[in-house]
Amino acid sequence: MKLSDRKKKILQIVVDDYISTAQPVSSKSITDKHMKDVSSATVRSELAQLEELGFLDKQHTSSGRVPSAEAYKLYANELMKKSKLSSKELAVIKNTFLNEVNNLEAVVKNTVKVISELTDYTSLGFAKHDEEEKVQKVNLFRYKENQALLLIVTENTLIKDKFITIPKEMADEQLEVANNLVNRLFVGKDFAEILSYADSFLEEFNDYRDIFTGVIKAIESYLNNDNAEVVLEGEEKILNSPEYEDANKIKNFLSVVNSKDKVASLLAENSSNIEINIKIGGDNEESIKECSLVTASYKAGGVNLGTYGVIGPLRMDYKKVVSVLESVGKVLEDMLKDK
Amino acid sequence: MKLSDRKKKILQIVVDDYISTAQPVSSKSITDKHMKDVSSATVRSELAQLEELGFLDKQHTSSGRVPSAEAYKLYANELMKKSKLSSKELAVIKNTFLNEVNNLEAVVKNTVKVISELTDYTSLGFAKHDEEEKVQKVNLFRYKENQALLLIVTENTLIKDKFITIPKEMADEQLEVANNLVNRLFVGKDFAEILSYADSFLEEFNDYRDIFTGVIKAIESYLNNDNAEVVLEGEEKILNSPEYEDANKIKNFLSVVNSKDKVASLLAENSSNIEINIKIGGDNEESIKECSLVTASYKAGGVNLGTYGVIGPLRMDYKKVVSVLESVGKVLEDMLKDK
DNA sequence: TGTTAGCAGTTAAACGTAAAGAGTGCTAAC
DNA sequence: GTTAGCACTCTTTACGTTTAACTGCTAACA
Repeated sequence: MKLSDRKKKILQIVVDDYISTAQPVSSKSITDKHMKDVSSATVRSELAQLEELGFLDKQHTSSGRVPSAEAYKLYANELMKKSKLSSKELAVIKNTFLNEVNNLEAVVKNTVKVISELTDYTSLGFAKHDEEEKVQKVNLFRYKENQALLLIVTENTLIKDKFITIPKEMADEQLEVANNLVNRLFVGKDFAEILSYADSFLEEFNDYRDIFTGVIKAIESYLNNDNAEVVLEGEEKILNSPEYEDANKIKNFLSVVNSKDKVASLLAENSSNIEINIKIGGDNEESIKECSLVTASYKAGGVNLGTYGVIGPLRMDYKKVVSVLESVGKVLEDMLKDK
Repeated sequence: MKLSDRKKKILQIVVDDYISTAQPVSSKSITDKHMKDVSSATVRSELAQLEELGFLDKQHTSSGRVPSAEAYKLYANELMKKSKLSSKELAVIKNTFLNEVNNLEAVVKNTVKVISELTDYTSLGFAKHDEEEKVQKVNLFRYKENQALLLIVTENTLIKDKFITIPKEMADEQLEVANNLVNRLFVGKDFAEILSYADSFLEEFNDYRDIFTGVIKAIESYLNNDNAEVVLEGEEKILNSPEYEDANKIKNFLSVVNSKDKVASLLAENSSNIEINIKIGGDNEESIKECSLVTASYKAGGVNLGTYGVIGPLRMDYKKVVSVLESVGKVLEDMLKDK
């Protein structure tokens, strides 16, 4: 069933009002503040129908209305009017990225920070590792008797956290030979290609089996986001929402948000080409069924800058959050274009 | 004034009881459960004196007694009877360190994790960077046109997160010459020595000024713990304490605990040779005046393994926490002795 | 002199009741 | 289709009462 314009307007008013006050919205407050042309009785009957349709709930027979998850969805997709950020807020974003746009880790951290600052919600971010990066250089560097540090340089990334196990008896010269071999084979290929050839490398260069296995495992673990830099900011801000007064709810929220794996999978799941991704309540997986998650994936100059999001109560200020995420994306793009 | 044995016993009972129940302790419950030989009236007069002495408080005229910060201090230093961990708990600790005792980062993470698991409090840890480590190898590795990745190997650590800026026009060969020079000068010296010679290096090898400056800055920043791995586990566990029901208190706690700098300074401040360090309430700095912090610094085989701690309410189970911290220290020491 | 029984006094917590206030839904009239 | 008006529901607040858990004090006792 299609909603009449008036129903849409009323629904929008209810959601807006509830988002800003956290109080059930009454028919009288609607007519007083936003619809002086009709009486509260009229609005009342509209509200009853909207409730019938599943967009509104009541807490008890004589209470005002509260939006349902469905209402938030409609609101976020259709009803809300995006607001523009103030020039002050835009300046905050720009200042955030004045330095260090070359360092992806720093970009992730700063992005998450500024999003949390401007929205006043808990924010998350991580840079998903991309299998299309072409290898520019590989360096194996003896660290301990039977351990080497592996460095892989691509255009946008430096993998520098992987250790691989090598045979004790392998001489430094041999390691260098292996290193040269790996370079000869890997440089110019992207990670996906390398993995697809993995088996044939292992077969052909059986002498350096340990090395190849090590490097390939390292790439796999990298692509698997095993040590992906997951960044979190303002987890305590969930306490600004009156709906989070229950210790168990807070604990659950903090547990989820502090689990690196969980956050990484939440963000990875929502990293798409669609600009802004809004998941409300039950759209999310079990552990954050009572939350909304708004995410955006940023790219600039072909470089994947990562996926970022805001997590908070259903009663989230979607307008604000979407505006902030959009603006941050634009600023980032502009910054990196100039480079 | 010295406390009589009976006063000490009563104080100990009050603290023990309050720690386990979070309820004010009455004279009757003391005689019923722990002192059947005297009447509640007797205990009552003792309690009144302990209150007079500043060890106990009342919430209102007719309420039971609650320990003051002073009482906790006396309790932790003198009165409490340390408990032994169960063999199950010891096994948990041992299992934690079965693998990866070679990797300091992993040790820090696992240590913090097991402490939080066994105590059920929020736990913190970090490995303070030590200026007495002798350099074994330095590697400069060209990363970008004007950037090199610096690797410094010492016996116990690998510094691998420092980038230094180099002149664009510097050829790879020159970088290698510089690298060899740095090795010749630095290998075998510890960080403190290197820093003390810094000025003379800069003067003598003016051609490689950029490189020397970069390396020295990197060492300074390393010793300064700029990027020290601060690890946190179970921040949500503070919510298990009924005294943390107020949203503002929780927010404040989370803000402190999630600030890397703050945690690092708290732990650095408490890293001493004393085995276990207990700071209660007002002993701590302003922002955690309402918390207690119990820390321990671990060493094994001459290697500094870092400082670890538990942060929680004044009404903390000091017995348990101290036992866990001690046991973890012992297990770590044993593990690393065998290596 | 230390200990104790007993009792008066205090307070929080629990309970019931009443009244006020904010809503809704329904109906009859426009 | 809209509205005024009213009955009804439910929450919130307030208030008085009771109960139970304590303490502090006092007078008697060993």
